[in-house]
Amino acid sequence: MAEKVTIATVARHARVSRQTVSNVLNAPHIVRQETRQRVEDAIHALGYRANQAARQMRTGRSRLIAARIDPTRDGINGSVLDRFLHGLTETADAAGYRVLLYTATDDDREIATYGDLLGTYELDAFVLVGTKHGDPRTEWLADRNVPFVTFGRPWDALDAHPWVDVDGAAGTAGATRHLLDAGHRRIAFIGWPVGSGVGDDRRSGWRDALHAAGVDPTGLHRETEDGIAEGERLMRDLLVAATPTAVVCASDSLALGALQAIRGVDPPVSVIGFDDTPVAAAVGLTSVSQPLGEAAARCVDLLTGVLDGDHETPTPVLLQPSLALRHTA
Amino acid sequence: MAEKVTIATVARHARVSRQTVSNVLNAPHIVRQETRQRVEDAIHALGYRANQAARQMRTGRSRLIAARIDPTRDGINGSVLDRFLHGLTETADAAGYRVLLYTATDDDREIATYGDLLGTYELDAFVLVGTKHGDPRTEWLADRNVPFVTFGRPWDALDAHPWVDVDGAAGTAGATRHLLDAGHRRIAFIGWPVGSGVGDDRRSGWRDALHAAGVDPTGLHRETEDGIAEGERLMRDLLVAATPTAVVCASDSLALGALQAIRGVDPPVSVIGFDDTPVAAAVGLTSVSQPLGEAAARCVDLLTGVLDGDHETPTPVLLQPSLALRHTA
DNA sequence: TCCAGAAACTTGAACGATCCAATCCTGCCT
DNA sequence: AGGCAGGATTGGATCGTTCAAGTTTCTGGA
Repeated sequence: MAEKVTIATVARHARVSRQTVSNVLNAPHIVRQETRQRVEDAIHALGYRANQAARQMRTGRSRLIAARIDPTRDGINGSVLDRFLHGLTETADAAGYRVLLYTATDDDREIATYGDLLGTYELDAFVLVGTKHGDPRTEWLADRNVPFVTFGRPWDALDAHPWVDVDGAAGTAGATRHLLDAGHRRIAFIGWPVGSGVGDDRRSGWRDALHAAGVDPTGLHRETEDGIAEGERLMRDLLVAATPTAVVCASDSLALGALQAIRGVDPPVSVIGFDDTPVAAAVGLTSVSQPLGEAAARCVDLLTGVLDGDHETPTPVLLQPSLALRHTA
Repeated sequence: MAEKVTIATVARHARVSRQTVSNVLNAPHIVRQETRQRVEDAIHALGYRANQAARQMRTGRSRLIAARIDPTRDGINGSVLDRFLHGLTETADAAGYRVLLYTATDDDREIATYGDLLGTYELDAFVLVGTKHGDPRTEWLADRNVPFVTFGRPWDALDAHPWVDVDGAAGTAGATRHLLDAGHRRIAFIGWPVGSGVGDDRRSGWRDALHAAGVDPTGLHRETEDGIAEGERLMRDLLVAATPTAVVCASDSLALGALQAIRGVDPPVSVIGFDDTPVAAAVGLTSVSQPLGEAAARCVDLLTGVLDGDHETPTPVLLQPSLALRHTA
């Protein structure tokens, strides 16, 4: 078993004091070039790595970021989180942070977990995926001055915390324009019940795009909980009640249901989903694609900004989605 | 800003020494009942939480487990990892451990990351998902006596490390028997190239089930890299060359391709996939389902066994998959 | 009543880093 | 040569916990 390499070992090896080694690591500019080189050589030769626990004890910073991993809900949109987490881990790593996972079944438990993570692990920050109206979690964190970013804008606009989001309205608007350009006029929308921030946002893009083109959207939209079966049901309803020639959906799940409903219908009805999930790619569904890797990267940017003592409130980031064209539209 | 609550605060409050508080936390049985109660009350009243960094410094244990999060490869099988990670986080949490994520693009970098994580964060253990013949990662970890578990058995059988796996052969055998029971005799198999442990395992289940039923599998199998397009290509080939009435696939990706190849074929060809991914559920594909939550739980069990000083090599765990019946078979 | 031995509890040291304040150089000016 | 400013370097204290080695209190048997 090799001797443990500490900052003192490096100091002895480089014939300097512990503090100088520490300075080389944390404030290289105040160390003379020659000394710095000698210390860096020693660090390299000995394979020294700063012990995070000891550092944390002095500084109170853990260089750890927490993110929640959900049970895959409907199984389709789960992969969005998957891709986001991957991007988060990668970017955080590059910035010198690590990602810690946690789970929670409801808001109360999640908040209890915050307390635990902050108390025992001294987490530096949280990344929350998804926010809702009157989210108690953001309030709790903000009250305690815990740094955090949300992937998903704050729908209440009460408190301004750093956030990154993808412009859902722009996504559905783009999808709708794509259909308009293809000559469609009766373009329907299947979305989520009014009151969900994300759902309302996505619906507004569709509506605005139609208005801008001088098309009346009346009677062409339906709302429901997310799910394949629901998508199928509402699409069947739309087919008889409104005879659309195309439909934009708030999720790939709904779009997949719609696809099943239009099987065999002639002329074929165009379908566009949202999220560009693996399922969409698999079945050839055109879908609005979110730049998840970039979203994760911007989350880390915002956090490091806050953590590294940037006192001004960082500017929120709104990213533009793109349309992944496949054969359903 | 409230005063920081340390073990000393609790000690003062309960009129005992620091060490006694520590004992209540780590070795309750050596503290008198009455004293213990007093300390526990103080802990509760003050909202004390043990500082992990300080504890780690003394004990060298971080109560952190590392798991790798991959970029979603083909986009379909990614959700397997997703579900596994969720289970891992949940079970680890219950056992008092937290899950730390890392990424790596190749084996060398991954091993470098091990060094980094061990050196700076003093990780307690690693969970590796997927193993291959001559895996350099398991060798590296084993050489350094780093505790780890693999989800996926060691295919070389050289070194015995703790592992959890799902019996792939049993899965494909079950799928094959299901088809045999339905009256099929010409049951094909589309799998991965010979040499991949997982692929060979899954193929053997199909072959053995056919043999057991007295059916000759000659000419009924094909091998390729994973992917929807490949599945479709090989299925077309099988249709003309071997006229199967059913096919078992090594993955949902391949099965999805096969589904596309048989569209319109009459009488319909039955298809069974592997992994029970969201895509399978979405398109109604019958698929072999792995108990991922349980697999994750058993991984944690094995690890805590090793970490909590259980010196005997733990018994590997082989879990049985089930068949998620849908309308393709 | 006394004492040995066990049980319960306490004190000082240590883990490995950073912070703080003091000291040592070094070059420059007089 | 001496003084001085300023940067470079150093030693001691400290973070919150557990370990090791005491010290006190309790228990029961002679």
